[in-house]
Amino acid sequence: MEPILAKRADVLKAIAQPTRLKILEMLREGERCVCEMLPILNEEQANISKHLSVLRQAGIVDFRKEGVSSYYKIRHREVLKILDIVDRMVKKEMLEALEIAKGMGLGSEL
Amino acid sequence: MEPILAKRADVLKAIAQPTRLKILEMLREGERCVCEMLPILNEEQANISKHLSVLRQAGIVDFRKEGVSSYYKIRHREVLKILDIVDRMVKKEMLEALEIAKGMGLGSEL
DNA sequence: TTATTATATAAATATATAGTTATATATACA
DNA sequence: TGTATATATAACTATATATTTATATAATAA
Repeated sequence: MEPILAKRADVLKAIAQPTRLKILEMLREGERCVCEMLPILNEEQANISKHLSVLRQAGIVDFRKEGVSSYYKIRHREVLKILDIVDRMVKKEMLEALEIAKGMGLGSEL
Repeated sequence: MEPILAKRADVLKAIAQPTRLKILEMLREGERCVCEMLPILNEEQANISKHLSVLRQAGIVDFRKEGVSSYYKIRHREVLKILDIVDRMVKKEMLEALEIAKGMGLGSEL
């Protein structure tokens, strides 16, 4: 197996998880403190910390410490383009499913 | 968790695997028969079949049967844009790692 | 110095995914 | 009809990932 395929898979795997997608969306507008993410994500602190470490290890985010706080930001902004594309794909799929449902005479129920 | 986040994660998870990435690259130029993929991928037939079913279930590929053969093709071409972006990201990372190595005086050994 | 706060890490468990082997199905062909 | 071929599915095992609970670390505040 070409090693570059494995690397590509690793990057994709790192973002292919709902909580991590949400974290990346939060980082869209720039750097954020973990302390800001925690209340919004409402999951165990340890769990978020591990998700952040997955993103770090995959080279998707950078972070720095300031005092007792950690600040994360997106390293390669291209990753946001991926999120946009996936979003469009999913919405297109959902629309198609809706059209099919309508075609089956379920229009009035939707 | 917003259900759309889960759907996005599902699409990404479906492509985040080396063999499946390779399959998608093979489908880049158009429809392909499973019989063409098998010799190139050289993995267990059952394994490939399962990878194809993962791609199908995620709505990434379409397939049709013709006689005893199955033909797969990419459903939403946007997925290829994702592959391109990831490829660029990985290559950029590799270049950066190379620059760092050079900066450490390892230039002559590379 | 002790206590508090923010975050990370470790260990244990639960769950999901991948790979292997065996088998099923469905078409084509003798 | 029986046999061969292409592909899919099932059952099992191995491995990876996610979640939870407990603990460590390091900075600040009292």
